[in-house]
Amino acid sequence: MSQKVTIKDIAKKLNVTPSTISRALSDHPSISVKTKSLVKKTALKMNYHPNKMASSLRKGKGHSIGVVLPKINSNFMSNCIFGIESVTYPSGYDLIICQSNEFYEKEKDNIEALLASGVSGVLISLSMDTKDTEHLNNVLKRNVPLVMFDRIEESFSVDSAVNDDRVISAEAVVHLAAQGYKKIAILSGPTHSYVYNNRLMGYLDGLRLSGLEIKEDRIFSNIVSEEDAKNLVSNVLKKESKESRPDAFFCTGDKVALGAMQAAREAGLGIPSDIGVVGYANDPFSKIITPSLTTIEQFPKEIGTSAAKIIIDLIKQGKTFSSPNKKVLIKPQLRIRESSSRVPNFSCNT
Amino acid sequence: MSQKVTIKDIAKKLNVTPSTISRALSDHPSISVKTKSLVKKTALKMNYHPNKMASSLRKGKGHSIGVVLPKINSNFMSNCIFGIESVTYPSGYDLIICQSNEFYEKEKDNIEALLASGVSGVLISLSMDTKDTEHLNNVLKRNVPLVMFDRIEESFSVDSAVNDDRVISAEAVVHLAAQGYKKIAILSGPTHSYVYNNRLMGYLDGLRLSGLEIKEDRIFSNIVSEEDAKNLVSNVLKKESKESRPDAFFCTGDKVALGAMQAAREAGLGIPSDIGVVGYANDPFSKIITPSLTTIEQFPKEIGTSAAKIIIDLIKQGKTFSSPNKKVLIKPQLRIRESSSRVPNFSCNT
DNA sequence: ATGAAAGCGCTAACAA
DNA sequence: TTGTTAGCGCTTTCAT
Repeated sequence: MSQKVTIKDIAKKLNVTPSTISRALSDHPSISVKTKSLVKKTALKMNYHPNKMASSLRKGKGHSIGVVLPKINSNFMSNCIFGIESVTYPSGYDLIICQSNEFYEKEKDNIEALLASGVSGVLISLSMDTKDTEHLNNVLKRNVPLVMFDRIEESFSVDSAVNDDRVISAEAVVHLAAQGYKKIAILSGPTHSYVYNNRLMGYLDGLRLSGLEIKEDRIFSNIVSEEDAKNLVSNVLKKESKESRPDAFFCTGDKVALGAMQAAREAGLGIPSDIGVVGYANDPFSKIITPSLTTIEQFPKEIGTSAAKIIIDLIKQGKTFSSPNKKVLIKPQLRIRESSSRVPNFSCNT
Repeated sequence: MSQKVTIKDIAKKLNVTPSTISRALSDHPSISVKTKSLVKKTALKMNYHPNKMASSLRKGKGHSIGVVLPKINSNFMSNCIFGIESVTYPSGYDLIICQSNEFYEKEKDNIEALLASGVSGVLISLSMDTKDTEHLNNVLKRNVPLVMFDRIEESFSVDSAVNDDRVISAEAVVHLAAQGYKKIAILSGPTHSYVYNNRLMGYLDGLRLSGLEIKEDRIFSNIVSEEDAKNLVSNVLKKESKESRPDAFFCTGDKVALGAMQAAREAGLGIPSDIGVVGYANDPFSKIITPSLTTIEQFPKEIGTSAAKIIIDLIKQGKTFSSPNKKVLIKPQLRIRESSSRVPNFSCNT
């Protein structure tokens, strides 16, 4: 019923041409200050609202940025989006959010849909089963900037923003070693994942740094849930002798750590006295449980803002990626709590 | 570099007019089956991708649905979006997400931006300081369907999807009463909020149903954080005599419940023996802590899907709201756990 | 069953 | 400093 007011209407009213109105509204330098203010005032009075569809079509590119991610409903991802929005909104971009649900095909569809909608840029965190990067190439081919965040593919050369998982994982392991744990095991996720791979590398770094032995049979992969962890740790503690079995578990997720703790307790072992446990993510519950869980706090908002800033820059510069590629590493922090602290006077920074 | 392929190019290649291509691609009835399949095949071969900006402009309306909400980074909200997406994606709509950050002004801006982008519909959960509904009216004026979810304004007549907070709150209070608690207090949020108001009403209902006395000084509002709760409960337990003080706290948030529990414990009182506690939200930690927390599980995904379904219907019908208004109530569930169970043989459904 | 032509609202060369 | 003009790619009435 409304939105009949176009640039033409204002032009008619002021006896000038539409071009003048268009220019005045977008602060074109060659329009007199007087005209500008008159036009703007009139536009306001007439309740004019620019039609973005028209300008998008004309300019060949919209005013929105697309985000493709596996699942929005996680603490980590929703905070990434929060960060992204805090940057894109002030820059005048709409955010179009798509979920791949961890499916390559949907991810591909999402990207096509975004391109068809004329997004000015694409932010992506890859699905678990993304095998190739052809769809990502399509983005670049259309001359649309692409930035990866969190779940990235290193072989694909674009800018990115990620956790510095490796360094902090090493730090966590070194911490465990400093507490006197000598047979530290890792409970990690899927081996082909960039994220979990890095955590594993950090684990190995940490062992080396601490002069501890690396043993294949202390590396457990594909442990994703509390259940997985509980079963596995339970078995490990049962099967192995007191001498050979792990005395600490570096877990790449807090839920996983929780499962490990339960298994240890059920095996009659004390935490942190007999078994040390470190988690990952600083889930709200980690601080609350007994014993409180040492864990790694990530900064998803910062990952989001970093990725968003990069893409806004790229859009401004009209480039699809930086050369050399930019890779922003956001360093997580170790939150030392009870589950790994058996040396008295440990520092407990929340 | 790509996306040069338009409807015109296909037309040229096949020696027909653009109109034919357009019609063929959109399955217009008056195009021969043969032509259709030929056109589609060619389009595919030429790697044609429709330009949504153009069709949006032409049709005066886009292919996206706008969502305005206070903050995306909560478990509740991100799951609402998850639900929304699961409905809008199959229907072919993009999702444009905006955060109001609890500011009325930003909410207003968000809506304007969405309308300018030509969204086909708007889903909104109101900000805390939304005072009037003029901006909502603008949506309807432009003939764009509007559906509210979770944080709604009852005086504004459009369709909505919300938690059935009142009924479940009553149920929770009745449960406490059944466990022998007689002086049940409520720790609620801002009084002017639709959501908290409903929980308060349910609380009163519950007391009435149980034949318990309603006492003003057992109703505490504006308790939002763990901190708030801890301080308040601590004071209450200190100040009042054993006879007059509350023996149970119905908390309208799990974090709040946590604070209450801590205060009780610090006052040397047992949970659930001396003090019963019920939370709200079924936060992951509620099941893990000791004693485990009785709480109310909400179904944000269902709220999202319900709201989305309504708006898709409205778009199809070309209406901005149903008359009479549709109001979908999603019933939460009481998760009875240790913090409120002092009668033996209580049922513990997770 | 297909073609011709106009136009959605805005922008941007090119002119003046 | 402002006007003229053309057109982004698609849809859709009206004609054939």
